[in-house]
Amino acid sequence: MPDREMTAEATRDPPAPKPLRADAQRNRDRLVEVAAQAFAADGVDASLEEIAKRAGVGIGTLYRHFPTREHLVEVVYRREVEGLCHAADELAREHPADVALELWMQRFVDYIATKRGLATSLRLLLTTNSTLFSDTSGRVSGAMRGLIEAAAAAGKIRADVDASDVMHALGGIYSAPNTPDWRERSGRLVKLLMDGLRFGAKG
Amino acid sequence: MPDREMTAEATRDPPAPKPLRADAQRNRDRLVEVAAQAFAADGVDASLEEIAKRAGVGIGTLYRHFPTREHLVEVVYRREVEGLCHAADELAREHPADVALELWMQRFVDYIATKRGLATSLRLLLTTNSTLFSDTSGRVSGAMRGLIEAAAAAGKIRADVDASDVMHALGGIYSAPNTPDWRERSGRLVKLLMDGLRFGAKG
DNA sequence: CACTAAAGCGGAGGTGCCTCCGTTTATTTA
DNA sequence: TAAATAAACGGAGGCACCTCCGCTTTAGTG
Repeated sequence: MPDREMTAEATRDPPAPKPLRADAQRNRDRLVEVAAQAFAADGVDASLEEIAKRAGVGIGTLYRHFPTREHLVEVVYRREVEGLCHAADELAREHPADVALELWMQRFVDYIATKRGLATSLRLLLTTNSTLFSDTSGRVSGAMRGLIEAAAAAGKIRADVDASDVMHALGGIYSAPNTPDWRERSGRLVKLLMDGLRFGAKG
Repeated sequence: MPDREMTAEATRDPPAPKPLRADAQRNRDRLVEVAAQAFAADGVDASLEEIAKRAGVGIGTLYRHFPTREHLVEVVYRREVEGLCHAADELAREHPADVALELWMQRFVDYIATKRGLATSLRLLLTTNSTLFSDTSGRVSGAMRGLIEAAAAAGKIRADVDASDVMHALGGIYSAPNTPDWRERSGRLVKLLMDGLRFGAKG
């Protein structure tokens, strides 16, 4: 029994995610792009018709690609997590390890900032769809672990620290009350963390 | 400094829940009544306009009394919990203590049955509004504790059992997968529990 | 009672959701 | 390149949400 023949791209193996037609793919991408902006600006309740319009497609097209609002939110969310993780690699390439770590944590704060408004809806989504939760939180903590290990290996931060501890500390940011100065506080927390991490580097 | 004077009813002390006008109270009651049926029949997504219509009021009236769907759901939910607890007293008056306990547990199953469909929305509501959760779960377990203690005191069930253990056992019903035979299974579970409780009564 | 202020009523109307299906377009085949 | 066909498009239409405000009813007062 020969392997299923595959033309060029179809690399995934589950059933057969069959490639989209070119125009469909284009529209889908635009929709996700526009939706990301809209959700960031107006929250998860942003008007879907508005999103479709701004993406230059009919409402029907939006619904064909994303049968429910949750589907769309999920895809946007995954994309953003992906971006966050990608940034980790990029920063690691362009900066000294400790700086990369610090910059990434700052970016993490930005990311959380846009999510706080959506807290309730997102929480529902993340408890309902536990795969989504485990996928994304795994990706994020993996990215951070990479940065920390690199910084430790380069002697820029102390070596006796565990990534999950730092993750936990950042977790505090998410659950902090959203006072108007939340943003500054979080920035300071990151700096504080970095000081702690740098202290005693290389003995 | 004299106590705040209070006329007849105003027994609560927070601010001043000022009594509703007679017609308003009537409409409000009807709305809750009708909403309870509608939610039971069609789930929490039942049409509010339909509810208003069936209650014989305009949609504006519904929204004045319950500014969001959640408000209405919450009130209905509280009312049902209240009914469940009230039933405990009533059953205790009309039946031998062990029979009262069994009947009440059966009724509890009925109650859960109507809630299972709404699981996700209710879960959101109960996590968002934690007061609601603690209020109601306290009331329910209190009612059960009363029945159990009475039955134990009457020598109808063993005396060495803790109400919270039984509550916990019933909790299993809620989280059980909803197969088509869920209802029967739950009924059997209650019977089983009762057998266990009766065994060894009065030594 | 008659009168009045405050409380309450209700539904028209503007908006968003989502489905359905006739039309358009990309891709394949000849 | 042209025809055939499967895939995708898009927006009209029907329904529900929720707000707003002019009209009605109640509960006091003389």
